[in-house]
Amino acid sequence: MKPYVLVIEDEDALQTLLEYNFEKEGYEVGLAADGEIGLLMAEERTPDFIVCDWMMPKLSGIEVCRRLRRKEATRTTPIIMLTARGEETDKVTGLDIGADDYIVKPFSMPELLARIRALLRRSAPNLLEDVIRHGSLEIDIRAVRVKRSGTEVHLGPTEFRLLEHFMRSPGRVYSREQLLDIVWGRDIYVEARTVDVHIGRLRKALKANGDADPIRTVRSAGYAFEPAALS
Amino acid sequence: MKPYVLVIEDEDALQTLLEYNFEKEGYEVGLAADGEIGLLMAEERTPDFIVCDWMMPKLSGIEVCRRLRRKEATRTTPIIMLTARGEETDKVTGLDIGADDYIVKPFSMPELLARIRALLRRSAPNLLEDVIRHGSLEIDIRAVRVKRSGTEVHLGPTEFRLLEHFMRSPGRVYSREQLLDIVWGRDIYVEARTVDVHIGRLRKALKANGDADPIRTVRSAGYAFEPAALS
DNA sequence: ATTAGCTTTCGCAAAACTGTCGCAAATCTG
DNA sequence: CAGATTTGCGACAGTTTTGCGAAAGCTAAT
Repeated sequence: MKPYVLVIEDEDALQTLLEYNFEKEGYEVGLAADGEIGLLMAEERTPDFIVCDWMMPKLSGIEVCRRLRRKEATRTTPIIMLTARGEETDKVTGLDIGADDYIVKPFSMPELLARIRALLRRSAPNLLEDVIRHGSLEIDIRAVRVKRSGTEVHLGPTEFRLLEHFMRSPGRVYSREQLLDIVWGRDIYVEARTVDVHIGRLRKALKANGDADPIRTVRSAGYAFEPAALS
Repeated sequence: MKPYVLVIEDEDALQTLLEYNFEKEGYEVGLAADGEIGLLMAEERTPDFIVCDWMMPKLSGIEVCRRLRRKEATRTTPIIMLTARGEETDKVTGLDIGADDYIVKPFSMPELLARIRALLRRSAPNLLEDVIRHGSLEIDIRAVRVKRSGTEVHLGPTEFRLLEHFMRSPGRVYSREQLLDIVWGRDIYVEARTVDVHIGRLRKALKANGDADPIRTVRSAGYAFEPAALS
């Protein structure tokens, strides 16, 4: 379930920039070249949030905002306004109208993305991905997916939980017994050496494309996940 | 995984001081000059703990605290308040509001750092590293790693425990018998001279890059770890 | 009931580590 | 200074611990 973003922006270059960055962030993007198209698109499929330019031909950002707020479906959808420097005085108006945040052009993409995350966390926390990244490895807890160097890797349930645990506490060494407790669950009777087999499978899966092995064996102590080994 | 600290402090000098010391302690530091910025930053990236001044322009520390507690992400984040002498009476209020600890200005940096460690130990123990350093030598107990002059050194299990013991009680001389007791375990039957061999191996590993030998032989008495020898 | 997808256990070979020896070098002792 | 101790060190045989392929078990869905 990727969040669906509606971008209402008439300037071509900016549109492309936003599209590129949003997709990289993991959002699904809808593009509208002006306010009218934007409203139509918002009606067809309710966005999870909207990024809208302030100054636009036909309908101004204010007006778009006002109309979006009038419709039931988009009454509470977070809206971020893009304003040019100098229009800052309109800030109050913008927020009054019902925009949730605004950002002044030229803006830094990381900042915009951060503000959007903040808004989403509030309005639709379950849409936000829950991923842990270390170098070329990333694991999405909610989606139950693992990627190595961009390509998806398939893991069995046990390997997945094993990796999740490792990535949550990188560097530290865990004994087979501890891993059994944590990953398999307490009071479960399984041979300690079984852990080896799963470590082996996890390694094999993660090394599939020729990447480095992120798991370190510590003789007579256990295993550890090495984030440093991942560039 | 460094802990991320958010410092909310309007006074420039103090801000710099805190930043310097926190970074030295191994934290990642975010600086906010007032409460509003602080709240925004806390939203963008949830800190592992927060240090917040009591008296500040715009939002007071109390108010910042209250608002942080209202947001899901920071509901349980440890907060330490910095108060000036004389405001101590407000202590109760502060802790009521939801601060976890407070410290009176002027404070001693070691004490502040110690309190923070205590809070972190409680709230996010897996973020705290567990390393012992002496000069160019460092041993990480939990990760089971040893570094000399920055480069990793590999030790066998016995050598590792031997070094751990030495680094925990530097300077002191231990007889072979004591070392057997401590490192090998009581009631184990091993030739005393075996200790020599492991000391030898440990030395060899630690001297690999041409560094000085940190272990001193005390004829007819035993061995000692010499932190002084490490610059 | 059968199959597909995981888990668990087993067993062996490879790799890593340990404990002893023996001798040479270093250090004491008288 | 010579003899007695004590330590450093290379070698090696014996153990432990791991990696890995394969077989046997489970379980939930077809």
